[in-house]
Amino acid sequence: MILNVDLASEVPIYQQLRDRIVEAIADGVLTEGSSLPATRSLAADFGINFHTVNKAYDLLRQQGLIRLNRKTGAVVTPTAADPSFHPEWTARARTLLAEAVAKGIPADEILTTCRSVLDSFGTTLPEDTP
Amino acid sequence: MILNVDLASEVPIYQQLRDRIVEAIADGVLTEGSSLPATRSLAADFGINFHTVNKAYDLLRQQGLIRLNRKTGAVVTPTAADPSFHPEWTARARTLLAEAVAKGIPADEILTTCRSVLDSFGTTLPEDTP
DNA sequence: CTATTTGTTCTATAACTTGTAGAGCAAAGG
DNA sequence: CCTTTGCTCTACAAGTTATAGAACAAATAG
Repeated sequence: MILNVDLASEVPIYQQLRDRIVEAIADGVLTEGSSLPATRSLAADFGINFHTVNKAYDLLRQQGLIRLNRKTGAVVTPTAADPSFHPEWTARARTLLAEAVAKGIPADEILTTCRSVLDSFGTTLPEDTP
Repeated sequence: MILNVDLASEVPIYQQLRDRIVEAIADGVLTEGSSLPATRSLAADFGINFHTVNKAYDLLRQQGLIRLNRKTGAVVTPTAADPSFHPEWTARARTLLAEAVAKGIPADEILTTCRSVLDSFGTTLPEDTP
């Protein structure tokens, strides 16, 4: 699994890690039961501190996307219904969509972009999970 | 204009202000030429520091959504084409959409939500601009 | 012209966040 | 038993957030 993280970005590293892993799950690169690298080894790969990876994994756990076990490591969980997710997500989507509208992008073009992004998910074959 | 800002939120106040103003522009509550409140008076309304409002206005100016003039104050600018906006926005949309997909929301439901949010914009009549 | 309103810029400070660092504990598995 | 792994603790430097006050600069209103 290749995670595209920019150490020089203004976006916090732990946030980028979280985002890339969420996208990998949406993409189908990571599926239910897939193991994520151990915090220390992923940290070593990027040349960052393992506490930073820990923080990203902790966010994903809080969001219910992965489960963390000692020895077994981080594992992608089956998707569970979460009633509080939809309204909270919609509020964030509203802000993002408003930004595009305010910049003068036509609503149908915005929707088309969303559709093509959604279509791009799941087209990637899952990697072998060791 | 009523801006819903939560001082106790973990989201920075200047960010919330920016978000609410962007949404007001998308909504049509603020249109080209609309004046925003003066930094000091808006700060007084919320009981916050005027530097915080200043930061929000500065973000909006950087994004090309408002123009700041001495004496005249902050004014909503006509929307101008911005070639760097679309790809940058799409990247952020990708992360947000991935989150919904990873949480198991079906793609068509996500699109429907986006469509209804977009439809909700522009249905509000512009306020009088004094 | 003068006075006022408004954005702009400067310094300063306290609290919180980010990322690094190291030590050590705790449990699951081979 | 022992290794691997998550987890927790303390600590530190650098940056961000929000507050605070002072003063400058330009444009408008009277």
